[in-house]
Amino acid sequence: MRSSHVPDIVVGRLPLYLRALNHMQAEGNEITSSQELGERLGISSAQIRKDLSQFGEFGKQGTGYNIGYLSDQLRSILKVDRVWDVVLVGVGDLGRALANYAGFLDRGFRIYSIFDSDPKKIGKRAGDFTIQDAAELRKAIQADDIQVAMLAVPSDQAQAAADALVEAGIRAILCYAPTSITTPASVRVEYIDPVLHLQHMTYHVV
Amino acid sequence: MRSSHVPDIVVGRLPLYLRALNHMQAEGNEITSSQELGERLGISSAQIRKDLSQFGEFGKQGTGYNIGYLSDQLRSILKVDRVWDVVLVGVGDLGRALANYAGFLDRGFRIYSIFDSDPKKIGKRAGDFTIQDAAELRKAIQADDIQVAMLAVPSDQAQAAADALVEAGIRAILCYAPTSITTPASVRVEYIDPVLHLQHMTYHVV
DNA sequence: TAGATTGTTAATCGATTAACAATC
DNA sequence: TAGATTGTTAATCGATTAACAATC
Repeated sequence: MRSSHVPDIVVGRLPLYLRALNHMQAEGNEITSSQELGERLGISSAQIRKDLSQFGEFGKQGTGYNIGYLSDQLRSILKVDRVWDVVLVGVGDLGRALANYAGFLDRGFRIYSIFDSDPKKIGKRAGDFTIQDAAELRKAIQADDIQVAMLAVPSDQAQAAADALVEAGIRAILCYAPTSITTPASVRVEYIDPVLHLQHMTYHVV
Repeated sequence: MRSSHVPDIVVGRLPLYLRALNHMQAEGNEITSSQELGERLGISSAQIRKDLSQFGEFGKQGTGYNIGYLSDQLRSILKVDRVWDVVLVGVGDLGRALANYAGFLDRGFRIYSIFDSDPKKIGKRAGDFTIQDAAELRKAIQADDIQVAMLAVPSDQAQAAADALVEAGIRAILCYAPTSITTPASVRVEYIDPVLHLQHMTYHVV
């Protein structure tokens, strides 16, 4: 395994490759090539080979890649060859949908506990979870050494909630609030805001 | 307004600028600078000025940008100075959350009607909507000339649903299914898959 | 062997940044 | 006017692609 420093844009494509490989495997295939993978994803085969070569040599000349083997390697590189426990903060409609979502577990993540600050919600159920008091966030995160959080609170509460997560030792936050939040450089944040995508697309629609 | 061809990566940042400007305006500010905007977003001021210069001259030397004016210009460029009607296909937990989401309207989008193919759901309510039969998709889209869709069906139904949308004349699809779908080049697709973000972040977490 | 596909190099292409004249 | 910030140019930086020797 090479690396040293791999460009972040390359790392960001690995989950995409992994997802496609999983689909191929589910279709019963054993072998694929950079070309086939590229066609499925709309990415050039050269780019896929170059990206993978940052981490090692996973293919065979003349043959291609063994899907199971390459999946395993990518899971290991991305550190999803284990299951990460995740806390969910904010149990509105979206938080509830996330709490019920069955697609996390087999891709390396499991919602471990869920929190809200609304007294009317605390103690109620959502999916398989009992909603806990957001004031207990720190204690819960530290007791179970949780490193990853999903943030689904309203925009005006996002920064305060993120501060609490950082304070508690969280290392990665997936933020669903449509706002930018500030964290120390050691805490990674990624964002999901559907409206950004919609607005990007309408630019192109005549 | 210049353009001719603006790099897509630049277009993709405009919604981010617009969102930040709206926050600034909500905070009661009237004027901002490329530097202030950049700090808020973690983007260099030079990049912001360069991006904006692709579309015109919106600032004043020595002063900066009028927030209201720049917002208006960006909304016009992104074509969200109007409201786009959107169809939602797939009313599971996520679809339901989207149907209830109040944050679309003031950013240029309105869910107009929602569809599912499950006979048990058709006719039932979700938020302010009555769930319609996905078999009626084409008729509904064409009758009301809808151009934008959100797709929240399971992965194994995503391609078929997308095909139906394309067939009906949809021009932009926001796909929540964790899979790549294929459409003609004239139909734009963007994806939201939270697990891709989580896996990207765990690479960096020690 | 002949055909296919990798991993890698070098060339190309595109995006970001630094710097500054223009000017409010 | 003096100070500040734009819009733009040129330089830098980084990412993608094309091409091919290696080899399965």
